[in-house]
Amino acid sequence: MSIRQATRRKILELGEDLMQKRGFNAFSYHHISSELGIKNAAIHYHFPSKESLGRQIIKNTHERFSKWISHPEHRVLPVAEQLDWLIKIYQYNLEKENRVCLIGSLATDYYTLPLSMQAGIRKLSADVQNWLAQLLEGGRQQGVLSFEGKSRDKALTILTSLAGSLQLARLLGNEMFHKVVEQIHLDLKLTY
Amino acid sequence: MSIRQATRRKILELGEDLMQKRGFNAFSYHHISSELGIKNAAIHYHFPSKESLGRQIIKNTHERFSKWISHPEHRVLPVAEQLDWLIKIYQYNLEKENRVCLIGSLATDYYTLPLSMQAGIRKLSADVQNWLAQLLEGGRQQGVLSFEGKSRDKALTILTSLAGSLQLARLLGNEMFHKVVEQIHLDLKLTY
DNA sequence: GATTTAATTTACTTATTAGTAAGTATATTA
DNA sequence: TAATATACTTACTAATAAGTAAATTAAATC
Repeated sequence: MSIRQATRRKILELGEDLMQKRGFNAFSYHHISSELGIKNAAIHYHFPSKESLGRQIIKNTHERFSKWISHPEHRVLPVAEQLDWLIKIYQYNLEKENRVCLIGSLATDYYTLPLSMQAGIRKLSADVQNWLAQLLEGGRQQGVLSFEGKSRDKALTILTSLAGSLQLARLLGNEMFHKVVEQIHLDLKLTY
Repeated sequence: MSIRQATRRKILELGEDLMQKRGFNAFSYHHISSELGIKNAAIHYHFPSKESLGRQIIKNTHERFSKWISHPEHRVLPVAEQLDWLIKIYQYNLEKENRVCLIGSLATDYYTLPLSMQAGIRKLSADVQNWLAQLLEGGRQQGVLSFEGKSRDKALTILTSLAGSLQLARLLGNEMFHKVVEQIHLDLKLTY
């Protein structure tokens, strides 16, 4: 693989960061090129259109998620630890200079996005939702957590809360994220 | 008042709508002027800068909220109905072609916003948070609802969930909003 | 070492953006 | 009805955006 594609990887990393910090419409190729010390046209070589860059960023995030949840080591972890893993992703974004999650960022931009990006982010959010619903259902059956209602609805409530708290943390301070996480735990009566 | 300021009001209405549908960076004066059948410069007459327009939209939303929560008729309503009123605001946005809430929209745009708008949206979100925390605390003391933990943390969990669900509803369908609302009610063990 | 492929720069284009200055029409008021 | 604000339009500017074509450099392969 050598040095080739190194710029491509840097573009993707920075693009992801910019999307989660500023949103898809509020970053330009110039943000990336100036940071990396290259020219705009170099980015167009790797990603002919901004849409293609956005698509790939969504794809990468989706693949990271899919690989992880299907990983043998991960699947045997206790429910509480799998939930913690999900929360750690959000916490990682919080600590990376208050990124919001990719889904939340693209959801507010949604109607301004190219159709291929809309489809990509829809698929990702559906997968996350399904995974968490299954995890909660399993946990309830095992008796390590408890909640009222359908596991799918509870999953949605938690996911929206996590996404929303990354956003509100920008306005109200980062401590509130941890309080929301604590509250989610309380609401689940989680036992470790 | 006559016909004067009618255009100004229409600009503010449309601006608010665009901010909640597309975000602050993804709408231009052209979106407004073409829709209203006027010229861009007419908007600049009423709002010299986009920042001044954005500021006023936040201010209006804040004033609507403040007026309502301090209204004598509203303050004597049962806790459950006051909570319903809050949820109805979100539902109204959902039904208005999937607007997201102003706070959520501006939170994802936050680092790209003029400082005056950042300050405005911070104040608004703090006020909403404080109001809901007090409402929940009162409700718990009255025994019409119950939850674990601090009322402030529970308020944050609910607010983030509502904001997040307007966003996720764009990706996963509007039914999920109602499910999240149902789940919030279940989690509060609310009695009417 | 020559050739081919990959990666990048230079130099553009076209479109859109917020914003301005000067002039014109429409009300309102003295 | 003349004077005066108010509410615009016309006609710009300057900046920034994404994207392209052609030339150039760097790297890998034959």
